[in-house]
Amino acid sequence: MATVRRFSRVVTQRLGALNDEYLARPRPLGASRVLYEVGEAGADARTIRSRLGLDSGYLSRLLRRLEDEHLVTVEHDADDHRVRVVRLTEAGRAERAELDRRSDELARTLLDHLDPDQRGRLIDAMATIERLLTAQLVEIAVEDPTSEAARFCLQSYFAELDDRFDDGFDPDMSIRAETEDLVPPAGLLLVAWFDGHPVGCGALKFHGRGPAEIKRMWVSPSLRGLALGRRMLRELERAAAEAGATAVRLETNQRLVEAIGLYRASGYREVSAFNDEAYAHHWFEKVLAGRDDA
Amino acid sequence: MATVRRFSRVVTQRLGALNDEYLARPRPLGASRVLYEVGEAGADARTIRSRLGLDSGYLSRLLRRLEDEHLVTVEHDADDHRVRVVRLTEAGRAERAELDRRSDELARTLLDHLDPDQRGRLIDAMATIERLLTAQLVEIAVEDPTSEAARFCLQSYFAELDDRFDDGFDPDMSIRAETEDLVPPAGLLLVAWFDGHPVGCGALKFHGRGPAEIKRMWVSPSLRGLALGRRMLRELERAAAEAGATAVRLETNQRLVEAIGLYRASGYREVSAFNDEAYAHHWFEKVLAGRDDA
DNA sequence: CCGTTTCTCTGACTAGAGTCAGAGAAATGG
DNA sequence: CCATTTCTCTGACTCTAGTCAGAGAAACGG
Repeated sequence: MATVRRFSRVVTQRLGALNDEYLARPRPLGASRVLYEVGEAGADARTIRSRLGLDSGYLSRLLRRLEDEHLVTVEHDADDHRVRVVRLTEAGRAERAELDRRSDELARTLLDHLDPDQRGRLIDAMATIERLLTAQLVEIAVEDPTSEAARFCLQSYFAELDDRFDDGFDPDMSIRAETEDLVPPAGLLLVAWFDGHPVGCGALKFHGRGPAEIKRMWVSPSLRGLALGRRMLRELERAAAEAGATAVRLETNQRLVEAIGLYRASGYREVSAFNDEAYAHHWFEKVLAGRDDA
Repeated sequence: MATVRRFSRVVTQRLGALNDEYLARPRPLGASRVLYEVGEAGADARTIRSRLGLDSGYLSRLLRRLEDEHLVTVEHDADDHRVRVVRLTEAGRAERAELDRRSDELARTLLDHLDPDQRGRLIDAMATIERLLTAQLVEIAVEDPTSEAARFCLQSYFAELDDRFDDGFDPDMSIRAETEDLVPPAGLLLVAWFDGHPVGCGALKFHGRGPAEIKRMWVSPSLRGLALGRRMLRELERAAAEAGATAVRLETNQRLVEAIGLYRASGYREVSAFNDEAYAHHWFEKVLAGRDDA
C-alpha cells in the first residue's frame, strides 16, 4: 500500500511536471487535446466531443480558436448539414507532429541519466504497469451480434481459429451459432471494450434449465496475458446463472492450449463429448454454484 | 520509447482520474495541499510557501479560506510578529485523516480486480519505477560542511562505519578531515539532496596539482541501489579535474564491499598504501582524463 | 535611530476549463 | 407536413489557480 502511494506521488509529480514543460504550447491544453483527437483523417465534432467528454459549447469555442490559428478547417458535413467535420490543415499537421516530437522528448527525458541496465528495468516495469492498469479499464457488456464491434470480434475469432487449427477452420463445418441464437432469450453475446474498441468476446446459448453453452471465446492478441479471458469466463458464468442455468459446458480444440488451461484452472471438469462438433477434441463442464436465494 | 509513451498516457489518465475522484473535497485542491503541508506540528506560512512554491498573496487567501472553514488557526509567531504560524484544529486533523483515508482507498482501487500474482507484479513494477524516477530527482550540490545537512550526512557516515567495521570506528584514530579542509580552496563537500533532505555526501581534499583525495563517500540506506554512489563519484572527479588535479585517490576498508566494487567498476586501480590510515585495507587511484583545452 | 529587509495581506487582474440555457438550422418519424 | 430530435453555436456565468503591485508592520544592521 505504501509502495502504491509513493508510486502515485512520484509518478504524478514527475510525469506531471514534464508534461507541463514539454507539452506547453501557445494555446490551452484543451485545444491541443482536440488537435490530437482530430487525427489525420479528420473527425466529426460530436465524435471528438464524446471521446474527450467535452461540453458542446466549450468544444465549439476550442474549434473556433484552432480555426483562427489556421490549424484546422471546420466544414458542414455533405450529408448531414447539422454536423461539423473538422480537418487538419497543413499547419495543423505540423503542430500535431510537433506535439508528437515533444512527447517523444519527454519519454527520452525519463530514460536520461540511466545506465542501460536501469533503462531496461524501467521499461519492463512500465510495460508491466501499463498492461495491468489497462486490464482494469476493459469493460465487458452485452452487445448485439449484428453490430460492427460484434462482427469484428467474431471475424477475428474465426480468422484465428483458421490460423491455428491443423486443418484450418471453416464455420460451415462447425456447429452453427447464428446471430439470432446469440440474442436474448436464446443466448447472448458479451463484448470486451477498451478505449472505444472491441477487444474480446464470449457468447452463451441457453438451453432452458439445462447447461448453457459457452461459445466464441476470444481475446485480442494485443491484450493477452491480462487475464481477460478469465474475466470474460466469469461474466459468462454469471450471465448463465442469472438466466437460470445450473451448469455451463463448452467444447474446444486441442490447439487452444491457453484456453484449455484456463478452463481447467477455472474449475471446469473434462467430460465425454456431448455433441459432434467437428473441430473439438475436449469437452468441459462446470456446475454453477446456486444462488443463495435459490 | 513507445512503451514509455503508452505508460505515460495510461498512468496519467488512470491516476489522474482516480485522484480527481478520490481526493475531491468541497474545496480547491490548493487548499487541500496546504492543509496537508501544515502537518501535525503546525508550520510557518513562509515554510509552506517555499515548499509548495506558492505566491504569498495566494497562500494568504488559501489560509483565510481554511480558517473560515475552521480547519486551521493562524496566529502571529511569539518571537517574530511578522511570521504567521498555522496549526490544525481538531476538524483540520480530521479532514487530513480523511484525505489520507481516501488516498489509501485510491491505492487500493489500483490493486482491485487483480489476482495475487498480478498484484505482486504490479507492486514490484511500481517500486522499481518509483526508485528509478526518484534517482533522477536527486541533486548534488556543494555544501558548507558546518551546515545542518552536512553534519547529518557526516554523522550518518561515521555511524555506519562504526557499525560495519570489525572493531568499530573512532574518528580520532582516523586521518582527520576537518571542516576547514572541506571548503575551497582546501577541498570541498558535495551533498546529494532529495525532496529537501540530504541523502548522501562525498568530499575532496586538494593537494595542489597532485592527486586529490576522495573522502566521506556516503549514500543514505533508503536510496541505495540507484547508482547514486556512481553519480557522486563522477561529480567528485569532475570537481577535482576542475580544481586542476590530474588524478584522484582514496583508501577504503575491506568491509565496504559495494564501495570497492564501485571503485573498480569506475576505472580505479588498486595501488600500494599512500598513507597510514588505520582503518584502510585498500588504496585506489584513478588518473583523470585531461580536459580538451588543457 | 533610521534605512533596509522580511513577511503578510489586500486589491486588481488574467487565463484556463468548464457549465448552463437557449436559439437556430437541419434531419427524422409518424 | 408538422412536431420532435439532433447538432452546433452564442452569451452569460462560475471556479480554480495563479500573478503582480503596493501597503503596512515588524525585525535587523550598522
